[in-house]
Amino acid sequence: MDKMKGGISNSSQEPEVRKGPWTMEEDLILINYIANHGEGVWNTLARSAGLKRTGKSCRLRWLNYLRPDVRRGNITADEQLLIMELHARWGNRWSKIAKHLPGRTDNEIKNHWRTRIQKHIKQAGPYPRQNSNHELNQNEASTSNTHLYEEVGEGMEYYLPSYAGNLEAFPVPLPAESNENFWPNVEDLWSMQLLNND
DNA sequence: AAAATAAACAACCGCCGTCAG
DNA sequence: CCTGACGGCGGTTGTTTATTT
Repeated sequence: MDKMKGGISNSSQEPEVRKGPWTMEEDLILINYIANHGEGVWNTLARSAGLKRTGKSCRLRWLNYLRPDVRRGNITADEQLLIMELHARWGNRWSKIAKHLPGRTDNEIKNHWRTRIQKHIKQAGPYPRQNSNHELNQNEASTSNTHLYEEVGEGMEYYLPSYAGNLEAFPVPLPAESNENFWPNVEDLWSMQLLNND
């Protein structure tokens, strides 16, 4: 069933820490443990729960996927708009941006940005359909100048890149969310955990 | 229909600030 | 006061899935 590549099964020692994709079993353990004990103190939690994972790994898994309030499914048009606006203000402050998108995680937003948005800004520039041909003057949207924002401080709007005014020109993926084939849904995991109380 | 390529996604890594001992 | 553990963050990489040739 699982074909995990590399890493684990090895000659002499079984690994004391697991890496790579989480299995359903591990998810269940984590969910169950947190349901009964709460979150926090991740390293301890990982040990107590019997997971062969680092605390960091557990935390990441929980925050990004298992937490009951994470929202899966495609980013909506509204969400994408908001991401673009906030990114225009704050740059790659993903966690900060994520705070304004309920149920979305910094990781997801970051991924979405890099895979779906950034390339359009780079290749098409701010005016994919309009005619005026002034080019994007390196306005930003590149990951390298993050520090520019820092000098300005938190709430200040440092710049508004030209694409911000052309949001409707960007292809927005899907209006709704299609959330079908996500193996056992987190929902399922949650219902499963009800069977396991300790 | 299969192989190649690209895109999307999940997770890890290293750095850094904070706080307890 | 110094040191180390911890957690949060952003960048990056590895793997899976979709699309194109």
